[in-house]
Amino acid sequence: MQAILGYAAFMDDEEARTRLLDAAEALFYAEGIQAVGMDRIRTESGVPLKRLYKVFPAKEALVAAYLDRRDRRWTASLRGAVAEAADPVGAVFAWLAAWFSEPDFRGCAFLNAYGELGTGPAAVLDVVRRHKAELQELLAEAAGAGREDLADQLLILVEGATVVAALTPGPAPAHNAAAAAATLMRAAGA
Amino acid sequence: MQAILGYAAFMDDEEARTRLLDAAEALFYAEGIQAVGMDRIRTESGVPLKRLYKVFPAKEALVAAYLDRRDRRWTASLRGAVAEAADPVGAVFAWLAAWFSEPDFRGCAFLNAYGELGTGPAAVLDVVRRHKAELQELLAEAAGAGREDLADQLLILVEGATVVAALTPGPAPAHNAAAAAATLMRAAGA
DNA sequence: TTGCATTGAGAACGGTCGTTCTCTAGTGTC
DNA sequence: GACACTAGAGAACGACCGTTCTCAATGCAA
Repeated sequence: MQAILGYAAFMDDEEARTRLLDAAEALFYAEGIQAVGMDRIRTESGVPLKRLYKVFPAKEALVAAYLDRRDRRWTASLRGAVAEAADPVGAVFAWLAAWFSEPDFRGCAFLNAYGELGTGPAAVLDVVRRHKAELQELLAEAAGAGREDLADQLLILVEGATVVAALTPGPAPAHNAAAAAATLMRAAGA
Repeated sequence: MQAILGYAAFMDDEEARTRLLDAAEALFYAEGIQAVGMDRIRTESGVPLKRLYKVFPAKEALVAAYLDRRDRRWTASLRGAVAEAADPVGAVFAWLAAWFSEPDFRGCAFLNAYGELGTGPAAVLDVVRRHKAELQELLAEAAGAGREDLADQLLILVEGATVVAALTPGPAPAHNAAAAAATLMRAAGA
């Protein structure tokens, strides 16, 4: 914040961007993208409409930025939890259990966006695909080299647990998936 | 069709209902619920707007009826495939592989609806929960009595395979999930 | 034939949403 | 101090959507 710039001292474009993404993420994730209008985001963020459209020229850009930022944070958090673990695969499901237990958990934001905007803007679908590709790569590393089939199965377990948890909140699906993953790894000789 | 009733000879309420549900299912599943307006359904079905609102008093009723009919058909088809199989669990994933290979496959209609309308009309959420409960019950029967944990894991595999297939079409996720299921069943002593 | 109810076709209404415009007020520069 | 510039606040616009209404045409009953 550069106090010399007058108005911008109270809120420059960078802070406006952060506030807008914070509001967008909270509202879009909780209520869906189409259900939240730009006025809601304006009210919730405190950013004037004019600046909103200066930072994000259209709603589609805001949606793409929301998914992009969430993807980076989500993946970095999971990757951090896995990196420092002795049992990487177990760490994935422990991380999932904690995620599913968050009070405002509402499933995978990217799958929700896909279900809502599947045939819509290509930029959104791109972020969804990228998110899943990153998850797949992370699981391939956790499974160990030369275990592509196991990694594919782990991906199915992670996605399945997330979907089940979305409808029946709580960590139980993560625990069930963790047990399944342990069995599969044992069978794979890992 | 009772030809005596004049106009109704060409299309009575029952036929209108069928046509509307056919159009609604094709459009809602392919493009999303909010993305399809009532005028599209009117055009695609050939049912006049007045009769549309006579049969379904509001869009919400049409959406609920669409999900309800799809649930009945989907569950009956899967149940039929499982009932006549020597290996019920294997039959589930074989059925999934065929489903994933359909050219217009776009993931689970109920999860898509949930992601889109999660906080919306309660009637929709009810159908989604009912659909998943039926699937859970079917898998519990396939897993065999006294294997609740295995059934929970199978549910995760089915949901996970469906989600992965939605983003990367083709039967591969079903085959991967089938292999995982076989491993889990072997480990469970089934 | 003469009303009467019902239908189809589509215009119209009220509301919402994404986006732009207007107007006012404050800021920096000469 | 005059002036170009920018920002904020919110009204306004145009499009769309779910729903209702109008009106002429039709079938049926007496």
